[in-house]
Amino acid sequence: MESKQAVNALAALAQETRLAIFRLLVQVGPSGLSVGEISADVKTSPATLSFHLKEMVHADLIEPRQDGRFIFYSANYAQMNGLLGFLTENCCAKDGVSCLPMTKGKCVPTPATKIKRRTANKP
Amino acid sequence: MESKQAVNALAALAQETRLAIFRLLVQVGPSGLSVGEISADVKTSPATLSFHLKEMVHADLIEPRQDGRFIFYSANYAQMNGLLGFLTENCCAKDGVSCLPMTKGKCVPTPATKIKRRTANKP
DNA sequence: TCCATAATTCGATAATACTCGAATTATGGA
DNA sequence: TCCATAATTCGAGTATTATCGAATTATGGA
Repeated sequence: MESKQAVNALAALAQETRLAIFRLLVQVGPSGLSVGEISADVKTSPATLSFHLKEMVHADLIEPRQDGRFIFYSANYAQMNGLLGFLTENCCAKDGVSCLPMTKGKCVPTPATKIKRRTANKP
Repeated sequence: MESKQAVNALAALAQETRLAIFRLLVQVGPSGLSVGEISADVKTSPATLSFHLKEMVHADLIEPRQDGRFIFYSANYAQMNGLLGFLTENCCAKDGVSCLPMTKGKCVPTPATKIKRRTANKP
C-alpha cells in the first residue's frame, strides 16, 4: 500500500458513522449486509448513509454486491490488513534494540528503554 | 478504546504529512525525534508542522518529551495497538464459519465462502 | 545579561467534508 | 404494465480542516 491510498482509507474511517459501519461489516463477515440492514444500526438519513457508503467504497474499504433489489456491502479485508501493515511497517527498525519482536501484528517497544540524551548541538 | 477516541486517532492519521510523521516515529522507536529532525523529513513550514504535531498529541498518537531546547516526539505504541485492535475487534464473529483464526493480528476470511442468497422479502 | 536558536501561537484565507430534503433510477412482484 | 420498495444522486447550507507569515515564548551558551 502506498501513502495516498492509506490516507484515503484512514479518512474513510475517521468519521463516527463510517467507523461504526466498517466495524459492523468486519464483524459480520464476507456475506455483508444490505443498506437497509446497515441503516437499522446507524441512525442517519438514507442520503447521508449513501454518501458514507460511497466514500468507503471509493477508499476500497468495503465492496458492494448487487442481489436483486438489494445491495450488500461487505468489508474488504485485504485492504484493511494492508492498512494495518502500512501503519506498523518497519516498527522500531531504526532503533534496533528497544522493540520486542512483532507479536500478533503489534509493535511492542520494551518497557524501560534508556533514552539517550542529546545535547543542543546535535540533533 | 472507544469510538470517539478511535475517530480522533484516525483523523489524526488521515493527512499526508501527519501520516508520514507517524510512520517515521513508529520506525524510529521510543527515543523519538526533535521537531527539527522531523522537519528534515517532511516539507512544510514550522507553523504547519507545529499544528500537525499538536493534532497528533491531542489524539494521543505521539508524545512530546522536552530535552533542553528540543522537544522530542515519539510514537505512542499503546494507542496505535489499541486502534488496530479496535478496527479488527470480533472479526467475522457473527459469521462463524467463513473466517480463519486471527493470524498476526489480521482478519482473514476463507477465500471462497459461499454467500447465501437472500430474497427481496427478508434482509 | 544578551543573543541565537527551537518551537509554538495567532489570525486570516482557502479548501474540503457533512447533512439532508427532494428528485431520480432500478428491481421484483401483483 | 404498474406499483411499492431499495437505494442513489443532486444541490445548497453549514461546519470543520489545512496552510503559512508574522509575532511570541523559552532555553542554553557566550
